[in-house]
Amino acid sequence: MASSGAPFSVPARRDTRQRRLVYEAVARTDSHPTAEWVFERVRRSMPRVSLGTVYRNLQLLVAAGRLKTWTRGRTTRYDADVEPHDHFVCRSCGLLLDIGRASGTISSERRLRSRGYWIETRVLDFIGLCRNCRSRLKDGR
Amino acid sequence: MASSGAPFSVPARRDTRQRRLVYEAVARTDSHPTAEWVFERVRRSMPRVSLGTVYRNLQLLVAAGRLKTWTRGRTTRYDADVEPHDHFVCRSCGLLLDIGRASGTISSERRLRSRGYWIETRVLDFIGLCRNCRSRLKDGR
DNA sequence: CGAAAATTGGTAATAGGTTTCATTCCTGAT
DNA sequence: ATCAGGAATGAAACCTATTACCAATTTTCG
Repeated sequence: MASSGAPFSVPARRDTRQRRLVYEAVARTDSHPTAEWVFERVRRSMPRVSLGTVYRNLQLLVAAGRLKTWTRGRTTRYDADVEPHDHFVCRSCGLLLDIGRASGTISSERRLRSRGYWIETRVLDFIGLCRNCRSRLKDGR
Repeated sequence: MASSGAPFSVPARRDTRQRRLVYEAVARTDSHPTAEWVFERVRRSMPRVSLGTVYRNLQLLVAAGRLKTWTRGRTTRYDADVEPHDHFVCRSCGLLLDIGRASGTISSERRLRSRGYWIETRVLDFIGLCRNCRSRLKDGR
C-alpha cells in the first residue's frame, strides 16, 4: 500500500501554510469534504488563497499518500483516513460514513485471484438511507 | 427491483430510432462504454445524431431502469446488465469486468442494518491488474 | 389525417477541475 | 544571516464532460 515516504519521481515538498491548512481542513472533519468545502474553510484563515492552490495541494497530498479520494458521480471527496475501509452512503442527504473493513476476503476475490487477476484494493460502498432520512421519508417528507 | 415499467413522474416515452440505437450500442458490447463511445457508434448509422441526444437518451434509459451507470474518477460508463453485480477494474488498461454477485451478505452489511441503516444497493469494485497488464508490466514494460 | 406533445439537432452554458505564468516563498548551502 | 535556485502561489485562462435552451421535427393517438 502506498505510504507517505516520498518516492523518487515526486518533486520535493515544501512546507507552506496553504498546504498545511488544506491538510488540516480535511483531517479535522469526518464529513469527507469536497474541494469546494476545503476552499471555503481554508479561506477563513487565509482569505487570498486561490482555488487552484487548494486543488493542487489536495492532489499533492493524495500523491503523497496523506489523503485518499472517494468519488461517485461528479463529486470527489477527500479523506484523511488512508487505511483501507468501506463506506455507507445515504442517497438522500449524502452522508458518507466510514465503516471498518471487517471480514478478510470476499468469495469473489478469491475466485478472481485464482483466475490470474492481481487485486490491489477494493471499493465497497453500501448505498441506502441513513436513520434520519429513513424516518423523515417514512412520514409525509 | 426497478423495472422498465414507466412510473408516473416519467414523461411518456416514444420509440425513436436514435433511442433504439443508443440502447443497442450499449447492449451489444460488454466493454461498458462511455457516452462518447456510444456517440461515435450511433453516428455510424446516423451521422447527424447529436451528442446531446445521446446523453439525453442514456439518461432516460437509466431512469427507465434499462441501463445502469458505473463511475470512477471522471469517467461514467454504461451497462445494459441491470442485475446487481460487482466489478473488477484494471488500473492499467481500464478493463471493466463483470463478476457475479456470489455470496449473500457481507458482515458489515448486517451490522449496518442492525444499527438502523437502510441498505438498497452496494457497489463493490476490485481494483488491480488484469492478466495481460500483469505480465506485460512484469517484464520491461 | 391533424393536433398535441415528446424529441431532436445545434449551440450556448455550466460545473468541476487543471494549466499557465509572472511573482513570491522555502530551503540548503555558504 | 544571506542568498541562489527551484517550488509554490494567485489570478485568470482554459478544458472536458455534461446539461440547458429553443426552434424545427417526429410520434402518437383520437
